[in-house]
Amino acid sequence: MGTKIETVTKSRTQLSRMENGAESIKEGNFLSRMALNDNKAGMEGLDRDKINKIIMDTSKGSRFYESELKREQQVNQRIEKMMLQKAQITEQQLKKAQTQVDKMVSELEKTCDLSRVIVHVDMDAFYAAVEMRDCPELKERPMAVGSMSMLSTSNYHARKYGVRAAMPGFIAKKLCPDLVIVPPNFNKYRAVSDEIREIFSDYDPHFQPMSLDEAYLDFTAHLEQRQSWPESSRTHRYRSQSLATDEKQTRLHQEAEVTDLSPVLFEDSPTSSPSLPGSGGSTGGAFEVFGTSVEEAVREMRFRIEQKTTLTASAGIAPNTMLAKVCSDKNKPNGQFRLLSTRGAVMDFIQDLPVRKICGIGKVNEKMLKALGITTCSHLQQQMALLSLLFSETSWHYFMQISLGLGSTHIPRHEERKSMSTERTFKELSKPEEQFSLCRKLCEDLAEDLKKEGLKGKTVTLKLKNVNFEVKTRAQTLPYPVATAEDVFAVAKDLLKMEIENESPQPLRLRLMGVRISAFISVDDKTPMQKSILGFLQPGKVDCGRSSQKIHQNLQKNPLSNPPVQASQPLGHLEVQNSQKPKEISLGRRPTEEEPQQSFFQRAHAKRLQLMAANSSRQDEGCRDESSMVNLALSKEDVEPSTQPRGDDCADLDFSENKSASPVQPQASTSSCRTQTEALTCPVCFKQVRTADLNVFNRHIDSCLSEAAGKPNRVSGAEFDLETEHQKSKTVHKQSREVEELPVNGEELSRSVPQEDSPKNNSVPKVLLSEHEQKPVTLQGHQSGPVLICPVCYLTQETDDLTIFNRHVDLCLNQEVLHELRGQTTLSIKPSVGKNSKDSGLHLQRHASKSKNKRTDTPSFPPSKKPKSLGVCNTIDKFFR
DNA sequence: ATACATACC
DNA sequence: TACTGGTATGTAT
Repeated sequence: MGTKIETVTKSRTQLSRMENGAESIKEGNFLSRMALNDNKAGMEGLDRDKINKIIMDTSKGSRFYESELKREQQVNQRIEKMMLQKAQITEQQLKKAQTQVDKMVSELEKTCDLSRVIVHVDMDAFYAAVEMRDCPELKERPMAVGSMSMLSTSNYHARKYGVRAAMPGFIAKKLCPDLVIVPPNFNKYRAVSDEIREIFSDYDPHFQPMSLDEAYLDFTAHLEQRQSWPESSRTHRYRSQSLATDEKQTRLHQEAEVTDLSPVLFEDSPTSSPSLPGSGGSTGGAFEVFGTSVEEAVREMRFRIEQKTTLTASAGIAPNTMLAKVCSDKNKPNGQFRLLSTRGAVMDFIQDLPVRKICGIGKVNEKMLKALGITTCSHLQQQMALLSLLFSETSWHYFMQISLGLGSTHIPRHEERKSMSTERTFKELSKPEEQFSLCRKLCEDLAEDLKKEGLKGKTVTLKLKNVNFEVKTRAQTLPYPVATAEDVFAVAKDLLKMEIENESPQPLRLRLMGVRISAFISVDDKTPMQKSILGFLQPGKVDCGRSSQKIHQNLQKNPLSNPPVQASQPLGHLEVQNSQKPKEISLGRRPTEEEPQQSFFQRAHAKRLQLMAANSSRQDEGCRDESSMVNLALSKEDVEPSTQPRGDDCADLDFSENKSASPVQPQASTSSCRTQTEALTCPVCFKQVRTADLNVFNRHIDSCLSEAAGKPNRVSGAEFDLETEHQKSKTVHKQSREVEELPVNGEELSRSVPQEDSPKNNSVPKVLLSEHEQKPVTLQGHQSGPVLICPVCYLTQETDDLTIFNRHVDLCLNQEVLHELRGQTTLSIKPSVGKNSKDSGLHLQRHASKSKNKRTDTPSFPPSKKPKSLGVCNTIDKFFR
């Protein structure tokens, strides 16, 4: 193990030299990411090398393998950097660090609390055990729960072959051809989980579940009470054997009742020592009396779990969570381990404990530490000074706590969730329409989940993984929280669109997509929310609502693990952010007094352009010309904040996209293309503005927008005439079609020019988006009949009647336009595409509750009134960030 | 605030 | 054929 560094360095060199470096690197250490993770229970004494060879042989050459190779390199580089840093550390520095560390150690030691009894319970091979219980034939066989693609758990028999959780099934099959793979049944696991949690709560009503099969409990209070409990309260009977395998529900029900009664029933039982099964014989089941000690209490709990579920659990008992967790693994399966609550016992226990066993130290940290010669906790302790110089503050503080055997001594009450997401892996998805459609689906799923918990979040994050397993996330934070599929999708699709457009070479080939929402507002934040808006309106002030609150919470939460760092840093961070804000704003258009603030849409687009501009300047080959709308439309100066002194704007950036769909030659250089356009189509009134000057054009749009915003029913909460709106949008739509010289593009508007209607477009070099957005796509698959994806809403439409489909698209389009004009309001589409759809085809619906919410929960958006107090009216960003 | 990486189950 | 999905948090910019 001492030659690790050398090996690491060598591997990297070899890698950079050869494409398929796999063969040349022989064994073990290389690709530690992929190698068998044998530090879990049931994996001792395996033929590691043989198993790893099979794993490697099976994976070699796959995209996944290549991707892992790459990541491995990155880690190796990180390690190299670290080693370089280490080499530059002087004795002096080290000494100084050591005194710092010593000081801190003695302070930390003072905080050590050994008075609590923390228990970590963990079901043994949970999913697999449930399946085995319910299908006894599986008991004698190696089996795993999951699929050919991925396993969640394996039973102990399978583990002997190296088959374990997080291993793909097809590799597991190579390791163990007889392996039985059972698809997961989460509802069942959840039901069992409920059962065990019921038991947990008897010992600690505030227990913290970590997953379906795992929890931390604070036994301290229970043990105090337990000392005075009569034996009857510590007596539990065995489940009757005959009911072991069938009629679970009935049995469980009965069991629960009997268990509850048992203390009374057996109060007078003459059992001082645990009775064996059968000793209670005649009354129909044995029982067992448990003592008052910790061990007995935990054993009792495990016993009850087993009786109730026919599944076994393991447990760890220790003075804090960190240790309890390690302990629960010690005698797995079906065992428990108690670490005595004395300083000596803890330190002894810690000494030779591999760092990898500690929750929070994973593959990467293990490897980095190993590079420093640190594999056990005692090494950690010895090297603290060095670690304090090489790792971030949070990291080395954490290391230090570990090295002292410290951890949480209380079970934190379950915190509110911070994010919610949904993601999906699929074959390969390369068609933009399908990608958008999927994106919408994900947003719908997410919205459904959000609804269940009544949450609204401000940050939407799109996650993409391409077929090479490269992961990307793109996020956008809104000034107001959203929860509906429409609102989330409005953001996500923009983020997605951006990635689709920017991909080179085309197309974007996805294997996974996910949507996440975060930055929730919570019930108790609603009032602060109001305040924070006021806070925004006072320049120079930090968001007074949430952030400071959070920081405060953090401070109180764990004074041990995150001392001043958390307190000072985020605050400073916020201030900096705040003061930097104007920089971003320079991109945005300065609204005039009367005009409405920019829609999110506009801002998002401006941002996108900014990013694109940054992008194109990076890849100066201009290689994206054929695919990028931006390059066709804009010179870099148009979006570069530094070269754009005036309050120039979003709107023109936004709509400059129009030109991308216009007959611009693909070879056009970024600067030349601009002159080719002499007229621009206003996205509001849809008239052409004969100018190449974006400022002039912008002024025009400004006035249009103010006019649109001036319409009384746009601002008031009053019901408006749907029919009128509908008609109007129809008209608008029609107009947009008539103006053919310059197909409207600005975002959704681009879709207002279906291909059939604009023959010119056919001669235009296809820009990806205009292409796919104008053409309905036929999906084969699940449906029997043809399915079309609406290029506007991305909902699949089960029809092959193009007339009907077109009507849907038209109506969608109208909705989009309206939506945009009124600033993300309240209309939702109810697409009706079936044969029975009326002429109207679609009904614009006003969601009363939703619109109410919009106005009350998010008073700011759409802004009912503008903050007049601010002399300089910048973009909306300024107010809300 | 955003992107990416690490970690855990 | 085939290498997850959900959440939190750390690190870096």
